Amino acid sequence: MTAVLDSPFAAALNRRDDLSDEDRRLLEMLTGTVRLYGPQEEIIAEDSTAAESCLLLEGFAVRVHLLPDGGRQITEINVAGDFVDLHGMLLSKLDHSVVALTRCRVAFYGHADLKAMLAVSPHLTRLFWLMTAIDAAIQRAWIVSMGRRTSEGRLAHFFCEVLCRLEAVGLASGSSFSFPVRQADLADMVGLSVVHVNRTLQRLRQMGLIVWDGATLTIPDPDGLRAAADFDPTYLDLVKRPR
Amino acid sequence: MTAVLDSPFAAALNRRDDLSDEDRRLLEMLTGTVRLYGPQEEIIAEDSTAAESCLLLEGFAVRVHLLPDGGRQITEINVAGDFVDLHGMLLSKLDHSVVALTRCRVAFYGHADLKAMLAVSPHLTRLFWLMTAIDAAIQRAWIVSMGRRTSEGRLAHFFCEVLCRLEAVGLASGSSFSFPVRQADLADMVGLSVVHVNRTLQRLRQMGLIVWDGATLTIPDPDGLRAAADFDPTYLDLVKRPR
DNA sequence: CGCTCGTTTGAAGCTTATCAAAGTCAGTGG
DNA sequence: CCACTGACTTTGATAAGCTTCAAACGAGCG
Repeated sequence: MTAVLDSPFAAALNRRDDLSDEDRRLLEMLTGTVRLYGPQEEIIAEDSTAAESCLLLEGFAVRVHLLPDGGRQITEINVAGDFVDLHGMLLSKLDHSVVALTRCRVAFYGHADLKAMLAVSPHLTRLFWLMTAIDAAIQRAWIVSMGRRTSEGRLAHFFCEVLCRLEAVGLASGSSFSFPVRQADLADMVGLSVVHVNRTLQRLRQMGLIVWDGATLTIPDPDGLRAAADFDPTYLDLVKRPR
Repeated sequence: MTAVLDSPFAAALNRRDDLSDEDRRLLEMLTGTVRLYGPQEEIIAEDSTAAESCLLLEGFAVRVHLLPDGGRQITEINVAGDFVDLHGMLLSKLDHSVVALTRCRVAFYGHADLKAMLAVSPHLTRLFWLMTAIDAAIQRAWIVSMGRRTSEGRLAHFFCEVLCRLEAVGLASGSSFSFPVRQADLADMVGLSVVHVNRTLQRLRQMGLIVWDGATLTIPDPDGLRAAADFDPTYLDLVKRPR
């Protein structure tokens, strides 16, 4: 009923390595609970020590860090197929909250169940670990963007990343995908003010690099955008090989 | 001879969870090679697909990302006890290089050996995985700094982080530690220009928050610096408990 | 001593933030 | 059908923060 194997997460794993019959059997036995969330709804509270981790089945969610002055920084965006807080199984306490950016469908799995499953499968363990390592690589790419890229570069790189991650789980149609997100949220992802994001988006539109009405994002010329963004998808490790 | 068990890495593990006799036995059997590096020397090349991962025994090293315009962004600093590129065991290709910031002593371990060791110990696996999860948490903290903190805040937070990480492996004497690093390197870590870092450092000195001659960094008033930095060490997960 | 590397200082200019207001659009109720 | 509302985008003006270029300064070294 919760069907990890049918989820885009299984697609993400399978994109990087073949799953053995034993792997599939173990994943099939894992059962969880599905919940729904609306935009801006909190999925996981900061400082939580929950006994379960959640897998995003549909929608976009973000990791949010609040600052004392009321500021907000988003440290990662999660797309369908992301095991959002898998690291919550290892860490004592989460240093951030997770918030739904759009309507989200989310499956929860108990840490005890996950640990039991992984304890008998070094291979699945490496694959799950790999997914958290890719998350870290994504975060490094964000650091590079925030530290050394122009506002255009940051947004362009971000859009390339999202497109690429959606393609990896088969959720982009052509170079276009559903992206019903506020500019204020974008601003908190790239570390700029809303006003500046607005102006930068206008420039990207003018250059013909993106088409976005606030609901669907289309990238007319992916190569052009990649060039403008200095985007190299290597860090997403989209290579199928034994691990 | 390479003695993982005597390294600050073992201290880092032990800081988070007790090591069983079996854990210790396994770690003891792991053998590697030690190499030395001077400042600015490359420890791991970008795009490398090395068959070994390295553990920093002494010194500071950084992950570096080069940009087409000649820019440079550092995405993480490693202190003694960090298993610098443990994630290299999982990823196909590293998206960054690792460079010695100071004189460094480094131990290398084969991926095959590491995998073999971890395959028989779910507990050690979780601990190694945990260390990469903490790395990711550190990166998130950097994203927050770069996105939403002032130049003072960024540097102050950075110094708090380094102090805290060194304390965690018992390498800070009081609130002071050896830190022979160039301002240009600092600039590439916090995403500012050298000139601006210079002026910001002067302000931090003026405020009595740091004392730094380029070789040894002293923090006269750790609480004051933490307050200025909005620093909360929770993300470093310095809690000892069964994992 | 002269050279190199790194820090410090100065000035000009660009990028980005902030504050404030106007414009757009979907939904709601009269 | 039209005013009204609330959420979001767009525009404008101004100020602050940061970068860049250029030069001076200081310490370590052959």
